[in-house]
Amino acid sequence: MTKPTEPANAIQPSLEEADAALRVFVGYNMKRAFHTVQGDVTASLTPLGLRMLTFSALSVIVSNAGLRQSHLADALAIERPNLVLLVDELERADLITRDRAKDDRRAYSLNPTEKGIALCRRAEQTVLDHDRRMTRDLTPAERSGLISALQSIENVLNREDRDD
Amino acid sequence: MTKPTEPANAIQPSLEEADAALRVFVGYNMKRAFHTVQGDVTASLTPLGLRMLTFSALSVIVSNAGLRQSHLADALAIERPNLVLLVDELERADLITRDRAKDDRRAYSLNPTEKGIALCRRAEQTVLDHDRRMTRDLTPAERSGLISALQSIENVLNREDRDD
DNA sequence: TATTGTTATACTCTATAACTATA
DNA sequence: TATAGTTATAGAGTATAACAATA
Repeated sequence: MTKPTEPANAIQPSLEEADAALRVFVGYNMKRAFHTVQGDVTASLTPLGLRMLTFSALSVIVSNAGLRQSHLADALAIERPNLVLLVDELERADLITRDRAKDDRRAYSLNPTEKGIALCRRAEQTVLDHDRRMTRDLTPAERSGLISALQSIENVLNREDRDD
Repeated sequence: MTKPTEPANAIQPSLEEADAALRVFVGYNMKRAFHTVQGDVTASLTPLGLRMLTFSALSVIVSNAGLRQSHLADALAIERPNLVLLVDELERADLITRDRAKDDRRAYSLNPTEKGIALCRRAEQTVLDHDRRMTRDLTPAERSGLISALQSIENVLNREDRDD
């Protein structure tokens, strides 16, 4: 029964189901769904000159005016060096300003411009619309269950990592 | 009320909640959860010499012996060029063989070796264990609800993209 | 002409190490 | 010494365009 060491020219199962064995894993389904979502959200945001990551950064700055780059990095769970070009990009687009913190001349205080706030509102609407479309086959309960399940997984793994 | 154009040295909200505005979006929660999961699964697979992507490819080949590279690309939803080095890697590790298809000398038939099959079984167990751990705060119903919600989103977006 | 696999190339996101200027 | 931001660099994962061999 177990002799597939030799080349086989097997009957191809339906190509749409060739990954059936992987579909039992939550992680694989997350990867597939996220990949699709990211591409789609990025396409929605392109007309606004944003990507998923720049939108996220802008949104956090708008909601937390005055925060420092290192705080932004913590909020987005990315490393500080990766923020430099990202913040440069937002600054160059006049969406935020980088102001020296009064109490600590090493640090920057990140603040949205009027233009940044306006664009953020539009982008939030765009992403919200997209979110609604992509979850349109889900009931409200299923949608909120999805969010809390994702957060549960994130929390369980972060707790595990911290306890190492 | 809307005058945050000037630098603010705002009171920092709890840093853990600085992304609260983004948490309402399914896509953002997917991104955060997936990023954590991918890092964690990769760490689990490293002792076996695999990553999430190489595991996925190996698993599809084991479950569909004889399939072609282009079919593998379709199954994993990645572009053909990106498979070349991936398949090279699996071949070099003696996990699969690349055999010329008898009926089409342009194509390769991908087949797992005994070693590849054995490693795949071990890796599947590893990923399954990881999946169970990370969903341990979910009920079975919540876990299967999560999987079907992710698939629903993937399907909705793919349907939309096809109808463009 | 169309398709299979390939090469070359590039872009996005992420990570680590080491530097600078402050503290 | 330690911290904030930076530079340099590297490694995954993905994408497109163009090519050779074959259909």
